[in-house]
Formats: sequence, C-alpha cells, structure tokens
Amino acid sequence: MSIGTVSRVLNNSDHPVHPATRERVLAAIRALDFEPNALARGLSGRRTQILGVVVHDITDDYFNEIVRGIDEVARPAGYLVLVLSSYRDPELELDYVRRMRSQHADGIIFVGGGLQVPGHVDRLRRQVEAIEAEGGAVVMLAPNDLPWPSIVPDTDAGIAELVEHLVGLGHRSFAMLTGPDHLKTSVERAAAFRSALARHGIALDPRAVVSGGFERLQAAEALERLVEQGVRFTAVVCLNDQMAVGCLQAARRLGLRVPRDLSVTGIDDLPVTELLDPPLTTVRVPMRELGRRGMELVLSRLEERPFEAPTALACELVVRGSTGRVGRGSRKGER
Amino acid sequence: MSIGTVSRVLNNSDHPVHPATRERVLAAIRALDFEPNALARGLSGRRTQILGVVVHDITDDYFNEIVRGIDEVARPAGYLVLVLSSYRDPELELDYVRRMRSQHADGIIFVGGGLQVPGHVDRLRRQVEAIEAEGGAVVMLAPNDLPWPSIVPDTDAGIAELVEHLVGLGHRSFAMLTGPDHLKTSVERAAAFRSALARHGIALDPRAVVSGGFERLQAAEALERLVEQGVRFTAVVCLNDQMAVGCLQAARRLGLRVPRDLSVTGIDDLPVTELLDPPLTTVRVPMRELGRRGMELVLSRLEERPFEAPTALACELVVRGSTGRVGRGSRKGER
DNA sequence: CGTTTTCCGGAAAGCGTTTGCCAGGACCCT
DNA sequence: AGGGTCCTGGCAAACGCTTTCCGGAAAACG
Repeated sequence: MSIGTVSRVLNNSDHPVHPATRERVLAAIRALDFEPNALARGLSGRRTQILGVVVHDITDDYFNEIVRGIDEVARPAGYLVLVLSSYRDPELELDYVRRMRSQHADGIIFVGGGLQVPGHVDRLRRQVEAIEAEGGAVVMLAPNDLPWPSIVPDTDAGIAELVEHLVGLGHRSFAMLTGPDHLKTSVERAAAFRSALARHGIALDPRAVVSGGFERLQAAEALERLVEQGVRFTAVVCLNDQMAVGCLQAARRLGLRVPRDLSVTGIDDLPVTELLDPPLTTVRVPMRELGRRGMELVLSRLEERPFEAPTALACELVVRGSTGRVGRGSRKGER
Repeated sequence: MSIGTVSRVLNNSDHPVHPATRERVLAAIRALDFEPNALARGLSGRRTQILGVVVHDITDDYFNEIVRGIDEVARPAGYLVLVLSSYRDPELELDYVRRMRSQHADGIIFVGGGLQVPGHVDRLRRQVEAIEAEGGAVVMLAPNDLPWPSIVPDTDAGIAELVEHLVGLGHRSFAMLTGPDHLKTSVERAAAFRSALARHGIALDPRAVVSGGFERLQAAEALERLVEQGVRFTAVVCLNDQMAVGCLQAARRLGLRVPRDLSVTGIDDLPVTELLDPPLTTVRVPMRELGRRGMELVLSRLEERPFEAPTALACELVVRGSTGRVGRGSRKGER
C-alpha cells in the first residue's frame, strides 16, 4: 500500500479511500506505533499547528491566566502552544520571534505590552511583517506600537470607576506605584489615572509617584520608602495586582491597617486577590477571555474567515475590602 | 552562487568556502532578511535544536527555577526550550510527549516526579523508547519509574537533618502535610520523614497526616482542619515550600505564632522563602543546578560524549526562623 | 611545462510528507 | 457485449535544506 494512501487516511482527505483499506492502514499505524513527522508535514506546505505566545514573565499569574485562556481554544484546534517568556528583554523577545519564524509557526500572540526600547519596535516589525508574508497570523493582546490586529483590555473605563469610588470615599491625596517606564501598559494605565483624577480637580504629588517594576517586592519597598519620606496620602493605587499585594504586605509591616489607615488598589484581578487579607479592590481584566478571544482571532485569520473581533474588552471595578472611607483611622506614618 | 554553498556558509561547514564568497553570501542574507527554514533543516537529518521540558505546573516556582537552570545551558547551545506544563494530567503529559516525538525534539527532560497512574507509565515508556530509538535524548530530574538516565535531588539526607533539628528542639509530636498520593516525589519524601522519625522512636499519628495537593491553599485548609479537630502537634512538616507558605498564612489566621506556638518546615527552598515572615526553615533543593546538570546530561548524550553525571544532588538543611524550641508558647489550638 | 595536489563551487540525492494527476478495475447503461 | 463513469490507489513532483560526490581551476612541485 502506498505512501499517498496513508497520508490520505491520516488527513481524512476528501479523496475517497475504501473503508477496508483505511482500516488496514489504521491497524498498521497502531501496530507500528507510527507517529507522523511534523517537520515533513510542515515542510510540504501545510500548517505546522504551532502557536507562539510571547509573554513578559510566565511566573506572573497575569500572563499565566491569559495563556490558559489561549490554550483552552488552541488545544481543541490541535495547536501546540509554545510559551515564550522574554522576561522583558528585547533581545530575547526578538530572538524568540525569529525562532518562531524559522519554525514556521502558524501564529504568534504577543501578550505583554510592547517594550518601548529605541529601535526594537522596528526590528520587531520587520520580523512580524515577514511572518505575515509567509502566511502566519500575528495578534496582539496589549497596547503595542505594531500595526497588527489586536484586542486590548479597556482598563481606562475601569480605572475611571475606581477613581470615582475612591473619591466617593473621601480620598483626595493619592500615591501611585507604576511599572517600568518603557512598558506601554504601565504608561497607559498611569495616564488613565491622571486624567480620571484630573476630572476631579486632583493632581498627583510628583513625590508620591514611584515608577519601578511591576513586581511585588519592588512595590513593597516603594511604599516603605514613601512612608519613610513622610509623603502624605490616604490611598495608594498600584498599576497591577502584584504590586498591590506587595503594598498589603508592606502596610502590615509598617503597622498600617488596611483599609482603616490606608486604602490599596490594584488592577487585573488575579485569582489570588480574592484570598488576600483584606481582599483587594481592583479593576477586573478578563484575562481568560482575552486569551480565548486572541486565539479565536488567530484562527479566524488563518482560515481567512471573517470574525467579529472586538478590539477592546470591558474591565469593570471590583470593590472588595482593601478600600474604605478616609479619615476614620490614624494618619499614615504614625504608628 | 549555489544553494549548497549557502548552506555551507550557514553551518560553518568544514568544507572550505572562499572568504570572499562567504562574505557575499552573508551580505545577501542580511539584505533579504533571510531566515533558514528550521523544518527543512530538521527534516534533512540534522538536529532540530528543540528541547522539550515536561513539568507539572509552570506556575510553581519550583519548576520555574529548574527551567531557568535548563535554559542557562540550553540557550547558549542554541536550543529552543519548550516548556510543557501537564498540570499533573497524565493524558496531557502523554500528548505533549507524542508531540515532541512528532516534532523530533532532540531531547526531553522530565522535571516533575512520575505520575503513578495505572497504565500511564507503560504508555509513556513506549513513547520514550521510540524517541530514544529516533536519536533523541531523554533525561529525568525526579524519581521516576522510567529506566532512563536521571539526576535526582537527594532529599532524604536533608530530611534526616531536618528531623534531627526538630527533635533537637524538643519536638515529639508532628503533623505532616503531603502532596498527591500518586506523585512519586511526595511518596518518597513522606517515607523519608517516617523513617527518620522512626529512628528516634517517633511514629506519626495517622490523624495528623493529611495528603492533599502540593499547593498553598490546600495546605492552609488542611492545617486549619487539623487544628479544628483538636489534633495535637508542635511542628508541622510540609513536603514542599508552597505548602509551608500556606501553613504560615493559616497559622497567622489561627492566631498561632510561629515558631513560638508552632514550628513549620518545608522542602525546596524556593526563592520566596527567605522573604517570608518568619523566614522558612527548609531543605534546600539545588533547583538551578539540577536544571543545568540535566541539560548538560542531555547535551552529552546527544554528542555521545561521556559525562560524569552525578545521579543525585545533595540537599542540605537550611535553618531559618520558622522553627523553634518546643514548649515555650501556649499549646496550639488555644487562641 | 607537465603532473600532482589542493581548493572551491556545483549537481543531485535524500529527508517524510502532501497532493495533483493518472490509470486500472468495477460498475452501469444502452 | 462494448463503451462510458465512478471509485480507488499509485506515481511523482514539490517543500527547503544538508551533504556526498565530482570536476574544474589554481597552486605547487619536479
């Protein structure tokens, strides 16, 4: 029996194969424990069934949740999901993208916001262009300077709600802990806060704005430093949940009771935030759904099927226990 | 200029190429932004430069650290490291392994302990045998029933030291929180504890042994349940650090001061454990090194180069603040 | 200057699939 | 019974690269 026939059986080709023959083929495959060579398959013009997912940090639950969402859609569709963690290193990111091109990945999803490093965007664009030219589908799931289809969480509305909430509780002086300045996500969230505050005639004290990393520890240190320096604020808004968790820990160490002495907020609504003490008030980013939609967008583009892709996903405020009315406690800094 | 020549330039073949020609080729490559097709490369008998790493849960820092160690060696060697997280699902694990076979990965590293599920080991063995037969190198980094080269952390010695330490502090009644029963790692660690305790004539109260997951939350719940049930113990030993972290949180919630009222220990020495309050007494598993050694073993096997592979890595006790002398505090259960 | 050696580039086979094309046989119809 | 249709299955090209084998040119030698 010929090679071609086997291939047709394997791919349920529309070319008819006699049921008996098909059965014989399948039996032989089982007997020999045969596994088709994915390389050869990919080579001969077909798809590779590989999807590259470029994230900033796979340790971070934010990315992890999104990857899970992607996987929920990708796996049933037969895709192998490769998670590529750049740890926010542009070189590494570019290297991964090249590699995906080389492997002829059918699609690439960029999950983290673009790294705003001089020259990097252009080099990345060249690669992405090449990938698209070779039939791959590229999708972005965060604000990015690359002109490709993207779905982004619309945190602005949620941040506005959050500010509304805090102001309603009587807060007027805020501290803000931001992520790295070269991260578009961070920059945009910060801008959203500033403009929402501005609508209430509130301006941020520059001393109360700390731009550091997006990580827990960095936030904890930042808060401690602010308090040490005697900067006054009744609420600290963090640009992601990880940092808020760090603030909660730092606050406890500083003897500040949350929310009595200090209100703390995050953004993302990571799975852990519900379990914290107190549970975190935050802006919910629909991470799983973001991942699913992203993958659906990739699939639709590969199949050249139209897809009603939303370009943004609503993010709503989730009020929990880490925010409270101002002025009921001692002022921060006093222990 | 011919295809063959280009190939020789790309691979620094030992077949001589005139420097001028080589330069022309390189220039053309740059100009056209050419990227060789990894599929075709792999197909034509060469290596694919792909390494599959099968872990239980990429969210877990334990695996993450090991993967980083692997990466430290793999990247310089030109390997693309694919992290495959089975979430302890045998089907998924098997599927990933098949997929790696299909992709002709040069090597596979199994990081988590074997999943002890009926039939699973055999199916896995068939796949691994096939992969080895096709030239791939398979390595295990945890206790496993598969007869392939492995490097395992020798936690037994560290656990013995730990028990020594606790007994020395006056502890006689223990609680033990284990991982899933079908996980070899968990079973072995539990056995090590039992035998070390037995050497001191101490037997574990069956009621004080809870076998749950390897996760933080599960451990927290388990500890709370034990205390509720009035089970008596002065120290709780957890079979990994994640669980110990959960215990620390639960203890705080229960009003138990660590180590005054209760001593808590883990195993692994995750990066976070130093930062906890109190910092955790644990058994250090050299995760980064384990990863590096594992990858080196893969490389040596691929190059058929002899390698003095240690089969076990020493794990030593690290004493920090979560263990203390018994009897100085109130008895647990009293609030 | 002829011969041997060395150096370098080209031609072609092969890697394991997919797929378009073709042909043999079964079947149907007149 | 003969010719036309289907239904199947085989053949072979193509995918993009590596690598072996060859041959021509240049260099070295007597």
